[in-house]
Amino acid sequence: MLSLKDKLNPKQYEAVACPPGPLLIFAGAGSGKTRVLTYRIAFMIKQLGINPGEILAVTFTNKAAQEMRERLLKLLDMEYLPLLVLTFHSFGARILREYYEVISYKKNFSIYDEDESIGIIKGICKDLQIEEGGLKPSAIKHYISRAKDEMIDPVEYAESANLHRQKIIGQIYIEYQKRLRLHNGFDFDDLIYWPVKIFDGHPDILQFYRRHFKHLLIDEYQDTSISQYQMVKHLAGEHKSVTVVGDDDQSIYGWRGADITNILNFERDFPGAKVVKLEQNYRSTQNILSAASALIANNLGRKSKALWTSLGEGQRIKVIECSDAESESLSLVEQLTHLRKSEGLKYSDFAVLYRTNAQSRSLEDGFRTSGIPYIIVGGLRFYERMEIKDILAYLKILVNPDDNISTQRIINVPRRGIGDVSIDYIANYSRERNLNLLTGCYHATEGKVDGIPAPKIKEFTKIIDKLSKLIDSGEPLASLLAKIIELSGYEASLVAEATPQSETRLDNIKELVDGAAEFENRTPDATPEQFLEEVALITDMDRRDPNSDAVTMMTLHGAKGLEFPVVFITGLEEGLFPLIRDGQIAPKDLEEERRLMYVGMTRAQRHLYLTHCRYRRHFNRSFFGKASRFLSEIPENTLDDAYVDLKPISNRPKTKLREGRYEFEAEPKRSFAIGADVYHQKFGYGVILGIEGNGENEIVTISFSSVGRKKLMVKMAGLKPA
DNA sequence: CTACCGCGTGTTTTT
DNA sequence: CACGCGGTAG
Repeated sequence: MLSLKDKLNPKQYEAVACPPGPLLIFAGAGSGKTRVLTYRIAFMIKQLGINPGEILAVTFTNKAAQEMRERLLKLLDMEYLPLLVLTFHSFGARILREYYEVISYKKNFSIYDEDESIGIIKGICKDLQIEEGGLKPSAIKHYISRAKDEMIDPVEYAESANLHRQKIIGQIYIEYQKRLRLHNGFDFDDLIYWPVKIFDGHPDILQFYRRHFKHLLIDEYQDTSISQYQMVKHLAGEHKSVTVVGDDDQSIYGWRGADITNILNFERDFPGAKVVKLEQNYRSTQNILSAASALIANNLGRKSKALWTSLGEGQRIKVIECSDAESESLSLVEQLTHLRKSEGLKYSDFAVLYRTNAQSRSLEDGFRTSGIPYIIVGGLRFYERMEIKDILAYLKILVNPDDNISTQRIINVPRRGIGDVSIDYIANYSRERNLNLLTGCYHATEGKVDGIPAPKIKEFTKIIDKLSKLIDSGEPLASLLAKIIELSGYEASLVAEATPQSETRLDNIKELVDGAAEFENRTPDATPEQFLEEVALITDMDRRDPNSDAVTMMTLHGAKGLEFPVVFITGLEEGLFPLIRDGQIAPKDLEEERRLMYVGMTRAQRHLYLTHCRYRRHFNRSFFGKASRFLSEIPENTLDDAYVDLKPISNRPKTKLREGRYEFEAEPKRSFAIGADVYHQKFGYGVILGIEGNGENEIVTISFSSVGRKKLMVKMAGLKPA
C-alpha cells in the first residue's frame, strides 16, 4: 500500500498500523474515525496478509455499515467486499439463522419490531388479567429490554424481584418469552441475547466463530450494551485481536441499555490494550469546537481530551431567540436563504436538528410555505407504516405459519367480516390443541370451531392457499408481493376508499414492490426470509437519498455520524432540551442530554445556529420557555452578538374550517411568489418569505439583508423584482 | 358480532 | 392534534 503515512496523521497512523491485539481508539468528533477503521482493515489485508474472511467489522447502524462498506470497496479497489461488515443485530440474526435449533426454535423465524412486541405484551396483560399497576405496556417492554440487555433471563428476573412492580414485570417477561417462542419469533433484543446464550452454552459453536473471525473491529463502542459487550468478549477469545473505536462524549443511547463503562473499562477487560487518542478534528472550525468542548467539560467522569483543528477560527455561533415555534421556523428559513445566497451553498448543506420528533411539524411549516425543499429523516419509518406492515404480514405467515401475530394482524385486513370475537374463539381453540392460529382457521372452515361463520374464514384461507402455491413454486419476490396485494383484496379496498390517504397508501405499497425488485437485483439468490430480515432491521435513517438537494431535518440522535456545513439546533429551551420530565432530571440523564448537545454541535462544519423560543405549545398546553442551560454553558467569546427575533408572527386569526361547510378560498392573485428576490427603496434587497391576504390587503413578509424581517403591504411598499 | 363514531388521553431519543 | 380505545347502533 502506498505511503500510509502521507494519508494519515501520526496518531491515525499509529492506530492503523498497530499489530493485531486489543486496541482502543478514542476518536473525538470529526477525527477521522471511519477513515482509521477502514485503513486499518486495509492494512491488515494488504500489509499483514490477513485473510479478509477472518475479519469482522461490527457497527451500530446500517448507515454506518453501509458507509464503511463503500469506503472499503474504494480503498481496496474491489468490486465485491471480501469481508463482513454488519450491524450487531444483523450479525446476531445470522447466528440465529444458523443455530436456531440449539435453542429449540424453528427455521424461518420472524423478527418482531417494537410495535409488535408491545402488542404481545398488551395481549398478555389482557389474558393474564394482570393489574399493571399503572405500568404501560411500552414501559413494561422497556424493562424487559433492559433485562435482556443485561442478559437476565425471565426466571432469574422474576426470582430476584423485590418490588411489587418488578414481580409483575417478571411474570409478564416469563410469558412474553414463552409467546415469542410459540410464534417462532424474536424481538430485537433477542438478536443479541440468544446468540450470547448460545455462545455461553455451546463452546463448540463459539469455537467455530472464534476460528472464523480472528479479527474484530467494533465501531461506536461507547454505545454497546452489556449483552453486546459479552458478545465481543466471547468472540475475542484468546487471540484478542479486537479494535474498538468510540468516544465516551458521544454516548447517547444509555436509555437503550448502552453502558458507557464498556469503553471506560476496556483497558481493564483487555489487559495490555493499546490506547490511541485521536484529537485532531478535521470537520469544524475552532469556534464551534471550543464551544462544544466547553459545554461537554461540564460533564464529570469522562476521559479528558483536547480536540483541536487547523481549520481556523471561523464564524461565531449565532443564538436566535424567537417568540414562538412558528417564528422559529421562519427564522431558520430567513437565515438559510441568506446564507445560501451569500456562500453559494446547496440546500443539502443544511441540517435542522431537534430533540423530539414532534417538533418537526412546526419546523417544516415555514419550509413548506416558502417552498424550500426538505426531507424529514426518521419519525414514522417506511417499514412501520400500517399498509407496509399489513402486506409484509401476509408474507410472514407464508414463511412462518406459527407467526400468530401476523395472522391476527391480517385475518380481517381488508375487512372480511371477521371480528375480535371470532378471532378469540379460534385463538382459544388453537391454543387448547397446540395449533397455530392459521391452522385453527383451517379447522374453522371445516366447522370444527363453534360459533364461527365458516364462509368468512374460508375467504381468508383461500387467499392463503393461493399464495402458498405461488411461494412454493418459487415465485419471485416482487411478483409474489404484487400477488399478495392483489389477491388479498388490499389493493381493491384502497382503490375503493379513494381518499388522499388511500392514494398515498397505494403509492407506498407500490414502492414496497419496487423495493423488493431492487432487493432481488442486488441479491440474486435472495429468499423471502432474507428480505423480511433486511426489512425488519432497516430504518428510515438508511433511506436518505444523498443525491437530492434538500435540507435535512432530523432528531439529534439521528444526526450522529453525519456532518453538514450549516447546522441549526432548535428548541433550546429548558425542559425540552435538556428534556425534563416531571420537573426532575437525574444527573446522569442530564449528562446524556449534554452529550447529545455535544453531538449536535460537532456536526457543524462552518456555521452553527442555536434557536430557542419564549413561548411554545408543547403538551397541549402553552408554556413559557426559559433558555436552555446549555446556552449558558457556551463561552461568550464563541458567540455572535445576541440576535433576538421576537416579532410576533402568529397573531393572525386562525381560520376555522371545521364549522359548517368546508370553504375553499379562491386562489388569490399574487404580485410576488414566495422565495422571489425583491428590491425596496429603503431596505434594499430581500427575499419574500410569506404572503397573506390579497388584492388591496396583500401583505408580504420579507427578509431584508439589511434590517431583517419586515411585514409590508404590497400596495404601499413599492417593491420591485430584483 | 361487527362497524362506526365520538370521546379522552398523552408525546424522548431507536437497533 | 392524532391516535387508540370503548361504547353503541345496526
